[in-house]
Amino acid sequence: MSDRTRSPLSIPLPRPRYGARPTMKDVAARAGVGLKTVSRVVNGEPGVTAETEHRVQEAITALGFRRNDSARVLRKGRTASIGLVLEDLADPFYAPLNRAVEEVARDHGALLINGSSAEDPARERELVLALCARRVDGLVVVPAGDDHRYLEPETAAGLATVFVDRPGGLTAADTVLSDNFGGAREGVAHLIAHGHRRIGFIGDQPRIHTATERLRGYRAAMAAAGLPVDESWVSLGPTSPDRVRAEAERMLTGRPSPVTALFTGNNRVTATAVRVLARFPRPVALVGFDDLELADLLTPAVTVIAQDAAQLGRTAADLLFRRLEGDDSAPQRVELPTRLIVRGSGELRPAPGTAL
Amino acid sequence: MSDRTRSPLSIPLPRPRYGARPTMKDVAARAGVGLKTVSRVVNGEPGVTAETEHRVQEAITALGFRRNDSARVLRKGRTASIGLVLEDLADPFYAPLNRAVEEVARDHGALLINGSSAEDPARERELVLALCARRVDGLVVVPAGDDHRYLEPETAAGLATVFVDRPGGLTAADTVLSDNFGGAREGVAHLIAHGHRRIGFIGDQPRIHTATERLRGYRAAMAAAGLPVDESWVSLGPTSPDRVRAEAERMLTGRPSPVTALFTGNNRVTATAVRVLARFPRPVALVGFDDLELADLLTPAVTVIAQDAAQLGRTAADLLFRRLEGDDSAPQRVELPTRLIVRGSGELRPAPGTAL
DNA sequence: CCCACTGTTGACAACGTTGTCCAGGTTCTA
DNA sequence: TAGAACCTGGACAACGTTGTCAACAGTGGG
Repeated sequence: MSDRTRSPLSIPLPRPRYGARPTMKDVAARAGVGLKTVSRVVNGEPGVTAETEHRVQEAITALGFRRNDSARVLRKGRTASIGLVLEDLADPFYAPLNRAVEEVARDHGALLINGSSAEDPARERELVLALCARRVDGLVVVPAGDDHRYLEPETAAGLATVFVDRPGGLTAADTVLSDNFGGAREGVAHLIAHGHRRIGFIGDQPRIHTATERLRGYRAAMAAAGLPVDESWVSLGPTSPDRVRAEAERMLTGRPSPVTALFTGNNRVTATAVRVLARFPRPVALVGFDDLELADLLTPAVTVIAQDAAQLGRTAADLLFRRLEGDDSAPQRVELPTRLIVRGSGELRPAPGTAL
Repeated sequence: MSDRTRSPLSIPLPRPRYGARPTMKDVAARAGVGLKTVSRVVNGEPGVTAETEHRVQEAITALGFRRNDSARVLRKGRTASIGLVLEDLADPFYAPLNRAVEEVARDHGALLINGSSAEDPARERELVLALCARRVDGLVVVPAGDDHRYLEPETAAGLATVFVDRPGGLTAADTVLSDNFGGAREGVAHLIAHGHRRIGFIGDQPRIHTATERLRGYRAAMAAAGLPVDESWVSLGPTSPDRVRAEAERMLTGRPSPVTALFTGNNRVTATAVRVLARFPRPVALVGFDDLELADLLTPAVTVIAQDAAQLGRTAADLLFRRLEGDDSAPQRVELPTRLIVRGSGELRPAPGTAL
């Protein structure tokens, strides 16, 4: 039939109504006032005498009434909730981003609905559309795909969208990125400055914008130093430990020109590379994109290009709420700087023979 | 022009209605059919001819219609969303739990709304009640406080609640815990088996259930070995690096009986302790509760009592959905086993003088 | 030809809330 | 004392969807 996305509510569930919830009508009846008066009390609107308010409050607590925000949302048109779609909630890089967005949402009295796309564009789409159906006021998205035309009806209807970490496929949306190109270039330049000439690059899949940007930074740094790049030193692909391990070992043992240093394209790759290097007979310098917890305590300590994931999230969410508050200036593209954190790897244990 | 702005939900926000969203009514008008027919098509209900369905589908895509789930929720009484409240979304221990709950929710066609309580009972309550107002179908809570009577009206109305990681203050709710007592006892026993007699315990604040359970495990292991516990070896309190550092240093240098080993009560404490020990002149054994990423690569590698955070989340969410599907058996209390992961610390570098 | 039946379709009420508007009553002003 | 201005409170109609039920056309049997 059609490619109708699976609708959450279409899952058949029994509806055990232990007891119907009290509504404003019930409260009104018990307090002996009109419906609207209850509404006024609940919302702290003026125009209710202290005595009436007291009666209503009493009825509310007696009945255990709690306003039904679904009805409220329907009536008001705003949900006071925003959506966040990212790759993996559990990834140490995205978790702080998630938290930062939540914090900003909280400051604005909004709730956060979120989900993981698992780097699958179809799943991203499904999630985003589910959020749209819930009529979230705004959306922060770490895009998995690059075609977001399906969002156009939504944005036309007033949905605010901010892409973060990677650009999305909607020119009309704000975007918050790290300086992936510059960061990678700086990291590779750091290795070059310490005498390395043959440097391997292991990154994420080429369809991911950050992966290609970082690779671009790697090439720029090499070119700036006048160093040739053997294509066997470059590998983009899935970040599964198996692949990364294989690629790292291949580059480290490659004939005729094994690399003396590695630049790793994100936190997962770096973690695997550290494991490989820990058992490797020859010292190899390593600089990684993304900081790791306890990276300072590893042997050797890992030099990294750190992104501020929380700041990415905060900036994106701030931007989103500014839009929700009415800012309709041209879409922005914010680029946050990265920071080189030198921790010894690269200079404490540089490859002994710096030649070639 | 007059209806350009509308009032907000909780905070005053202008409401720029770029264009009103099309509703089923609009779709029906365009397709030249009745409202209910559109509803049928949208929900895949039977009883619509292929020809009519086609006309409706066409109108839907032409108008960019998307069903408003708020209205649907109001009508149906179920939101197909669940809430998750935990301490900190960004904590490496809770992030996988979050992800696991999301995954289960997704399998059940539900969305996940979540928030961090920041270990503040008032904030937890605020969050939980906001979720109740949204009429989430169920709630997974890592309790910050121990009084959850405020939830009683909700559970009476059919809200399913599962506490995870720590027991909550509602006897009627399911609870999923790790074997904190047994895990800590095993970890401390491991240290004792390697000759340690003076072992320090640094844990989280005493009002947190897991902290006291783990301390109980520590005492049990010491008692089982017939070892006395000097109260200067025990410290419960905030897990801020400053405090942990100070306590660790105090125990390590204490007169007349410095500890030769430390048992740390959770991942944050362990991380700080590792930093302290890395600079400490004397080798000190360390076993920590909770695994750390890259813990195997630290020097010395850290032996841990690992909890499966994802499994905690999965179990809790499974339990929740079983309740939502009608299971009304007696509340369960599930206790998941922990796993001792021996990584060298404790035996590779035992305190040299094992005496006293 | 009528009747019962099936299959398709739409009119209408409800879900629980808030915005609009108007009815009373009270107090202040002229 | 009339009139205006204000305060309090309630009736009612939306918001967009789905459940109920009835209308209607077409079909086959008697």
